[in-house]
Amino acid sequence: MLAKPLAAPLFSISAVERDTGLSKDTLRVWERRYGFPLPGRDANGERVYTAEQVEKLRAIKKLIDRGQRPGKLIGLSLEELRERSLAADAIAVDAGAAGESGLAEAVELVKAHHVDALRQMLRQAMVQQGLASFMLETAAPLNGMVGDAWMRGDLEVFEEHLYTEVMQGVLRSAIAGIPAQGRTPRIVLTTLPNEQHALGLLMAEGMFAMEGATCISLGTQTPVWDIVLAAAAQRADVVALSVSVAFPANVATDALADLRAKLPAAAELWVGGSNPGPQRRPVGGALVLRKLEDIPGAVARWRQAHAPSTAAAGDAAPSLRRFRARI
Amino acid sequence: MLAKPLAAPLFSISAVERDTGLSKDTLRVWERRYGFPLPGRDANGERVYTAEQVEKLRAIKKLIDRGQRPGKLIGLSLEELRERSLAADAIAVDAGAAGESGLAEAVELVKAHHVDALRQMLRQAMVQQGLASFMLETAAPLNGMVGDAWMRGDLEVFEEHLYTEVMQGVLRSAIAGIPAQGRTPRIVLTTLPNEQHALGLLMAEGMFAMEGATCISLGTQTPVWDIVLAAAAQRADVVALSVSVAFPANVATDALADLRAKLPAAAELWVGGSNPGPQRRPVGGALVLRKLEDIPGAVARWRQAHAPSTAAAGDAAPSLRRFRARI
DNA sequence: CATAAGTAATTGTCCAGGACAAATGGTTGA
DNA sequence: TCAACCATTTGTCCTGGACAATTACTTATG
Repeated sequence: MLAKPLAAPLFSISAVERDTGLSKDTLRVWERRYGFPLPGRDANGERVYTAEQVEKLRAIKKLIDRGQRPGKLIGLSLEELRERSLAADAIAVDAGAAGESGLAEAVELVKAHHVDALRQMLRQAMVQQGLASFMLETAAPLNGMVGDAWMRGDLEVFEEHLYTEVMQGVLRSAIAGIPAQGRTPRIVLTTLPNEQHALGLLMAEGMFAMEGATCISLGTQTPVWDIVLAAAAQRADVVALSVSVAFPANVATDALADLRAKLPAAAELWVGGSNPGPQRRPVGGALVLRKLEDIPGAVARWRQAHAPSTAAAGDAAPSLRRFRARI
Repeated sequence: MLAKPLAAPLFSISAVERDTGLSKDTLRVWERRYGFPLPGRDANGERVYTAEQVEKLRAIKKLIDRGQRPGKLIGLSLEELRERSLAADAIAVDAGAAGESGLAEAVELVKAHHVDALRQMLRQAMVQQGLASFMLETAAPLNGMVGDAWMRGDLEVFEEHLYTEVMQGVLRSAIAGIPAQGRTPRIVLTTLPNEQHALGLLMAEGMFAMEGATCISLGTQTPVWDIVLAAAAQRADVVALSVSVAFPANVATDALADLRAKLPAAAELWVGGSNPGPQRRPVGGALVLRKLEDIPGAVARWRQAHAPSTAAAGDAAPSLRRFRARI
């Protein structure tokens, strides 16, 4: 349609919506109310955002997701926003400092684009630590560090892609090596539509597989209705969703409530990932797994509750009730 | 937000957007133009859709995704819409009869949701045939059949997801097993933004790896600008893109021209996949690889043209000129 | 002094209805 | 058979108003 004249990438309003998680309506109303962002217009009178604007919007969104308010943030410069981010990250930074175990080195490899070295390092770490602690102590924190670095603008998009691809390869081949035990629960795994982050899902699959559960992964981005169909077709005991920070929290909450309502009552809904939505306001009837470490316990609990000797199929054992706050 | 009165489940416009994949704007404009759906209004004057309306919308959307047009569909009843779905399936049976090589059987496994059986069958086929012919004779045609079946509505979205996930696992572990030879050309692989089809990309990666080329995959959906950055950072000799049928042809053509203009002249641009755009109107300066089978030849040609003894770095050898129609 | 209740400001989503470009379908001429 | 043209269809974007849900602040009360 239009050949871009040069290296200044511009964004349409829908591109910005996709990149920031802020709805078109919100973007327009901010412009009206706060005077930011003030995009240019193309020949057709449609909004055209610059990369800087998008970056600032992303920084603002990140802080909003942590509970701060738009009105107070919009006036700040990108630097001031980053400061606030870092202040809020204080805890995360601590964790980063604690990671003396070569994690920082791995991030450096990403920045230096040493793909092979990174892959080798990760494989080696996995062999040394075993899959379980590799995921818990290496993959999960590394994901967090890479995600933070990307948020901070420390990493280019393609560098994050490189990392994701390498880590995905390492995790997938590891998971493929876990012997299928075919035990219950049967777990259908996926992410919500527009949620592209596959690594959280893969790690969850790995954890479940190590517990001997039967995993059926649908990959990323399954429409709610198809999750329901898949759960029925696979006679799933559990539907497990991974929801990343990047995903709009309120959309997640709504979609989860919707999904819960459509799933058969006998199927449980487990939600993992770093998204603040489900963590702050748990959806009724969904079990929130804050960390990968919670997975073995959840599986054990499920098995205890569904032990063939004690409970008949269909009614949840009392011990589980605590974890399912009905609306 | 709103507690549902159990008897008649009603849907807000955002719930319908989630469930059907039709945007709020589209829902409103259909109402204005076609008089369907005509939702009720709540106390606040906001649209309230019934479950029947949502179901019909979903049926319509499914047919639209297969290429039918809204205007022709909206007048039909739910039963008539279902008929059309089934009518399209009739052809599917024919096509199924053609595949004698066990491929039809694989598709049946997908429809029956026998994930484990499918995985086992694919792995076995790969061991028997070897990676090369597995990809050419099994994976590639199977992809086509699954894609066709999905287009026809023969497969649900989640069934296509299941297939993709299983095949991806099989291919990835196979590719991981190819010893890295580290030879030239260095190839950066990815897909364009909004192009989610990962299987074509993986198969291309496998083919390249078997030729001993150095593959750096960015995964799917890399923005054009980041492809350029990645190519520079990796000192790529070739950028290889996979563009599926599902991808809008003209968008592909534009994006490719854009990419070609931004890439350094020394880097070649190779385009594969089943998309008709590049095949019909080749982008200047891009080499179109119609089939996976073309890959070994392309690599061989590149090596011949860049043989260290004959040509200095930077200028393409004459034998290559034929494949690069400059604008 | 703390807590509850009420008021004010903030903020996201929805609405109407106009406009327009991209995509599609059909027609004509080479 | 193919290319070029015109008409129609269709999704997205626009403006600017409205309102309910949330959050922050103030005041009355134990």
